[in-house]
Amino acid sequence: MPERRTAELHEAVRRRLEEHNIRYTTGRRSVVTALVRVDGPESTAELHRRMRGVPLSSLYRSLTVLDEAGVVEKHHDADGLARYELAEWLMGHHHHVVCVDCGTVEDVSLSDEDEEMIGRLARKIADRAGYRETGHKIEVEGVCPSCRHD
Amino acid sequence: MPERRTAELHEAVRRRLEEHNIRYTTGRRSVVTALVRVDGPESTAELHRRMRGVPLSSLYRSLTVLDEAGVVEKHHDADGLARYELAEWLMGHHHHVVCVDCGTVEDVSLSDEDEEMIGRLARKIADRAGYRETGHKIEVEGVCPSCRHD
DNA sequence: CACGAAAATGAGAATCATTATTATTCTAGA
DNA sequence: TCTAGAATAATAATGATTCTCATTTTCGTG
Repeated sequence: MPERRTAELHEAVRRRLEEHNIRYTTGRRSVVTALVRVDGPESTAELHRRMRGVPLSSLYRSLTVLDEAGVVEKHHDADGLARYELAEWLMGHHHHVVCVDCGTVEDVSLSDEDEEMIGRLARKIADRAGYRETGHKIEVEGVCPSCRHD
Repeated sequence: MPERRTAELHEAVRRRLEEHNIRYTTGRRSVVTALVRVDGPESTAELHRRMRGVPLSSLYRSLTVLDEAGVVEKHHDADGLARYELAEWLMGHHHHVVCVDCGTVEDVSLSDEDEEMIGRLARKIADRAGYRETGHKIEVEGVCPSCRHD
């Protein structure tokens, strides 16, 4: 991740938090920094491991604040544990591949045509149930390169 | 849900459990019965409410056993709480619409052509990350009929 | 620069869904 | 009927997440 991009990203986050009257403190900044480095939703346990010295309670609170401000998005893995990633407006629209073996999640982007196709299908699914669609994603399960041995 | 179909379903479950040397007891049967009635993954809390008199610990154990035998599938909602539904080989392949407001989940089926299209996209996503695909689903978010007031 | 108010932090306690334990009850087969 | 193994129910334990509150930091203002 280029440094210039990272700086711009922090600036964008700062502005976003400003709109919500929330301070962009060093603690919150370090959470965002940790999330920039990974290429998929990361568990709180792993984030805590990476951020030595940060109390778990503070990490949780920072993530909650950032989630409410729309800076990060909260997901849950197969065990129901929380996983966080930077929001789509920061990282771009993408989908997830989940390894059924080790549980890691990776981001994948598709072409505009493929995205359009998924969008149409998602809208069709929503319509069929009488819902007004607000978002969608494809969750793909598979065996990751380091777990497959065929 | 026609009674004949329900009887066939119970019979199919019984055979499945038999293969795993697991008894199809009345407790487990009542869990399956409760799951037949709903049209989407149901929370354990709601299932427990519907099955008056069944201890929570027994419900959890039954769900675990049925999950291990492949009779039910476990999901997690936006809060990370467990939700269960009958497995795809019993209910057919389908997708979920989640109400962003009240959290209810509903099943939706698509045409064979649309499913094929999703399958192709899912495989493309898996390939791009070097994964061997084992499954996929579209998660659609929206506002359900009873929550929308436009 | 100093002050005061509001916000943020850290340490630990509390919560709550889920899982483990264990004693009791049930079931299938001899 | 008797017995061994399976299933159940009640309860305790676990563990991720949230809450509390005392302390610290930040920001605006004089």
